[in-house]
Amino acid sequence: MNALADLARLAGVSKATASRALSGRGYVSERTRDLVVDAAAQIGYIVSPNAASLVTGQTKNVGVVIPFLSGWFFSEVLEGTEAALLDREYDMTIYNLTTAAEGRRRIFEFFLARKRFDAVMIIGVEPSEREVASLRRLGRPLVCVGGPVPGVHSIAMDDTAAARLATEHLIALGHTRIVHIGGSGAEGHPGSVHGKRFEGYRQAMNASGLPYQFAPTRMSMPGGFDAAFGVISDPSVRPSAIFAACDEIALGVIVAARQLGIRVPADLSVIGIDGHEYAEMFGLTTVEQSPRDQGRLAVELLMRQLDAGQAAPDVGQAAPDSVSGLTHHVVPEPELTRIPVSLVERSSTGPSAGAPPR
Amino acid sequence: MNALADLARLAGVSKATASRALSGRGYVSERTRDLVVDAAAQIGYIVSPNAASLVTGQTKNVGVVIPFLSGWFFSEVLEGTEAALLDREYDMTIYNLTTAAEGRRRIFEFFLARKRFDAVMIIGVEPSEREVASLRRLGRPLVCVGGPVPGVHSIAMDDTAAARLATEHLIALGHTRIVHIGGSGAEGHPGSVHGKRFEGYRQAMNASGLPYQFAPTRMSMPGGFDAAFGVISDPSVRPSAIFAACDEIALGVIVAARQLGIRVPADLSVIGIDGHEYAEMFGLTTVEQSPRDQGRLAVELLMRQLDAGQAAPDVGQAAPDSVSGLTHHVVPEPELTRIPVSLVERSSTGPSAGAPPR
DNA sequence: ATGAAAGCGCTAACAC
DNA sequence: GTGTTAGCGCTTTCAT
Repeated sequence: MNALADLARLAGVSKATASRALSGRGYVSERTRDLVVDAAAQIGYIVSPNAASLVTGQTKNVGVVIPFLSGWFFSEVLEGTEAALLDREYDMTIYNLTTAAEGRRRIFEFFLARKRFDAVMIIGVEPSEREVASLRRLGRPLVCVGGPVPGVHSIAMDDTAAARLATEHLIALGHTRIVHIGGSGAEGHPGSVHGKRFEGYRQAMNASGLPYQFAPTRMSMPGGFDAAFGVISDPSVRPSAIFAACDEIALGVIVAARQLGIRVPADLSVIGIDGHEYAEMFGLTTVEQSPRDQGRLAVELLMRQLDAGQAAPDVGQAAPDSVSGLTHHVVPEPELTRIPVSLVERSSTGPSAGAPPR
Repeated sequence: MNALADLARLAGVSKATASRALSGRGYVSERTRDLVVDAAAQIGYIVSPNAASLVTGQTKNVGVVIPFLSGWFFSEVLEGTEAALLDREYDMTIYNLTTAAEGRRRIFEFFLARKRFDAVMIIGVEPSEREVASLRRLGRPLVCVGGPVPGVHSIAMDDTAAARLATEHLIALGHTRIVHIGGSGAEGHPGSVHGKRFEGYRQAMNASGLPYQFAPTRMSMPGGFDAAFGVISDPSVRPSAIFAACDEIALGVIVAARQLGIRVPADLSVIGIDGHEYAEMFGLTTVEQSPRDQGRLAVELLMRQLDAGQAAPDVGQAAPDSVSGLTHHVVPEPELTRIPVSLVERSSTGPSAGAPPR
């Protein structure tokens, strides 16, 4: 009747044995397994993931919630995630949060609620409390990249520290007029990535007794480009350095500067954050975090939770650290994994390094 | 026992009725439906997509095969696709082709073979014949964006024509020394996107009796940046115009030019292809195609095939055009939908338009 | 080490 | 219009 039955008949065994031979769980003699595997190859048998999921409850799929599909940071995290997932034979299904509140609600309350995955990863999402609750209610391992999100196992760089690092670097270089070009609303939104980067900048400026100045824009190349004109076109008030909230903004600023005949870094120092591969190629000084590795690491953490048979950590039920794997339902305290950051200084002139191709 | 049974009991109906009330198929009195829907809301019932898929054979999911997650064109197509899919309550699972041949094979022969989707979309993929065959064997509707791929329903711009259009524009402007910076291997790879763009350039140059010159690089901003130095740094042999194979290359070229003190477009005209939103913001002249709309359109076509209960068109079995929907297994000839292109000329100086923010 | 049988949670005939 | 029944294609006790 069904494919497995055909396969079993061809191999001369029962469906149960055929299933065991292919899935690898349960005892099957080596000889029998070979028989089944050969037969499967012969007729091109492939298990129905649906039927298998129905009985095992495992989907071999992870859901990824992300606010943008474009954007350097996001696409690199996604690439790292996808590669790591494929290595483990997992599918990746993407839920792209729209800016529309209604669409966003639908993702959390309809799409995610269907639970077509064994685990969930949220990237660069700032979920509301209600959203965190609904994520938790899924009862699936959950990891957040680009957080931290309270109560959720997160992996992220310390945005404030990174911004401080970048700003201090410029100060150490002797700059005193340093403007920050960052994400709109950074001042009033201390929990967001751009809010924290603004805060780190402010802290460093304050610590040195320097006045700070913020220019808001979109977190993108054109954003940096547009904003730069307002900041650097007037020579009489031009800063000597700019701290951009991300590499994309930084590059936009550099393009604008060059267009205005301002030499970088001779007349204007620019520093970004993210460590995107493009930053390296354009000789942009930046604070590095590796998006691709963060995706890989996130998958690693998800898989660990999956292997341990754990669901998402449930606040208030956390077990003491000392408890090993033997207790029932040992749920780890939501952990925060910090991505190490390092400042990478580059010449910011000429192509990457050495002679350009051809 | 199972959730549906609980729901049915609570609503005081049978499982079958509850199922009908929620899925909308089959007759249910209005009153009963309300009863069931209320009960469902009360206990937070959500159907198990797995169980439903097992019996209906529908997954409400489409698989997307794509070579890059980064890249302007790709992420925009993906965004359009995802949005259109969500509108229809479909999930989107991504299969990111790696450059490694082994990984690529695994996608086609393992991941896709699992058929965890109702339809497949390939974006910017140049499948081998073997791969096309395996896609077809899936027996699912199939659409290709960025083709055309022989025998597959494709939607794409005419790359050769677009390149000709761009080149002719430069020629009409009076340029005679026009260099093409495009994807490596374009000369020997006439079927690929960059191969066709090179070809269109060559045709236009030939038609005007102008010599053509090609500089290969990566299809990315840093690619354009690096290659530009080899092409424009020597003033004695500098071309007066550059036709870049994509907007990303074009922007890289512009950055390099500005760094070398070459004014764009005064000293050097640059034109790209793709019509990315960034191109507009940077004032880049380009040949427009709308990646986001292509994603949306592709979903539209997939859904049409799904609604018609058709599988992927099977070459050699195509039915005559005149046959309406009544015959068995009417399979349409693989069709090619051409995306209209239009050249958008921009000043290429200053920010987008008007004053920059703040 | 293998087979028989009982479901996983739902939908689709079919009878009423 | 609604309930009953029979599976969808697998995995997994439980015997053997």
